[in-house]
Amino acid sequence: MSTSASGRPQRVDARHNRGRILDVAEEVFGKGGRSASTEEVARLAEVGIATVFRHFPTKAALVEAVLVRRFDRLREHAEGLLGSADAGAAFFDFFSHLVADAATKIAIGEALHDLTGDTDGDAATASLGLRRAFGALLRRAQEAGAVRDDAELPEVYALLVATSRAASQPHVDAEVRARMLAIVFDGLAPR
Amino acid sequence: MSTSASGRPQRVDARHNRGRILDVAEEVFGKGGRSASTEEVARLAEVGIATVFRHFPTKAALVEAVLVRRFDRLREHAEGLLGSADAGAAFFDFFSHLVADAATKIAIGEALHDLTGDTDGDAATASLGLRRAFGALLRRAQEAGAVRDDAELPEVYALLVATSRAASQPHVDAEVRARMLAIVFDGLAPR
DNA sequence: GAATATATGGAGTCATGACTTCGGATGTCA
DNA sequence: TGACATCCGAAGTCATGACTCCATATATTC
Repeated sequence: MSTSASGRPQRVDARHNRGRILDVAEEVFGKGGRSASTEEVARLAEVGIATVFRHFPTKAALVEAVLVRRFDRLREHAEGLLGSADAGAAFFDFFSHLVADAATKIAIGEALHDLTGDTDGDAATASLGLRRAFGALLRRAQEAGAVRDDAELPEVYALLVATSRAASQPHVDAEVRARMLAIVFDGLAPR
Repeated sequence: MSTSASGRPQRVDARHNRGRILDVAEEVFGKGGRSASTEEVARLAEVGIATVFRHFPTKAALVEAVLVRRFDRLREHAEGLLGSADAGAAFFDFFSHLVADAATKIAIGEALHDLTGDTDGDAATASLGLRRAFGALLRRAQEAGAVRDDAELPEVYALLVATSRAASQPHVDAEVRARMLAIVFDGLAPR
């Protein structure tokens, strides 16, 4: 990724621009969803449109790169929590964190929604990795008696995706989001 | 609506086409979301594209007409349940019904998401009417002791929208949906 | 600091989809 | 059944946004 196909190292300005484009794209797609235009990304990154397409051959590839980075970070976060002492808190904290995160990242919610079940592409792979890590958190919380035993990953993950998307509704503020999560968490408590 | 602006009654072929276009549009936008093309609506309705635009001046107007009709039906359904004896069952049945309904109507879920909070436009008005009727169902269920008292409409409605959208995920089948709802409903039960 | 491969940006092209125009068809009413 | 307003579909126009070309600029190497 840091060297061109010919084996020679990428020029520093090129590497710098690539990172900048990724950062801006995360911001732009986070705010406007996938339908935000590539031109806006270029404008805010202060590069020409051609530069964007040189680094990412298609818009889909750019979106995918953004999602992979974000999913990987979330997965790392989840995996980090696997070592924590309180398995219940780890599970619920991560759930809350992801929902709050998605609240400002429309594209993430969209992608979680659309990609779940897909198997092709790097973003789908990263999404699956996140789902697996979340599944491990869930299992540990269940073994610790913090989450009901009869809840299985598909429905819990569906709830995670659902509440994430709901959180990006314009008028769902932090308070409503917290109360919504409180209801879901009560539903996940052991019977 | 059944007469033209000049006061003369609409020709029967025109009225017939209008209804047919609405039906097909509900199907097409339900399946593909708002981004489905007007041309496909025309093709499946077996009319020319111009006919669609004659009846609905813009694509947005067509989508709005579809949504108004659907929201109104849902609201009527909710209002009908206000008379039922079991207030708890009425609330949960309507919740389940709307989620199952949205599972096959992507545009409905999108609209519920986007319109909530809006105040302009007929679809927003219809959406608000649905929300009000749902609020009445909720209050009655709370008074009957079937739903926890501290749950307020904003978060419960957000949950309704959230689970509706989740239900339209490709791999969320009826079983997963039912288990997801079971968790939410347990969370809504009195403490 | 000169040579050269690499990177850049702005002006294109092209496809898509919303919307319009207009000659012809059809329901309606006397 | 004839006159006519209304309605129709096919072939347009136009704007948007993804993607490309090429002359210029800059990093890197010796």
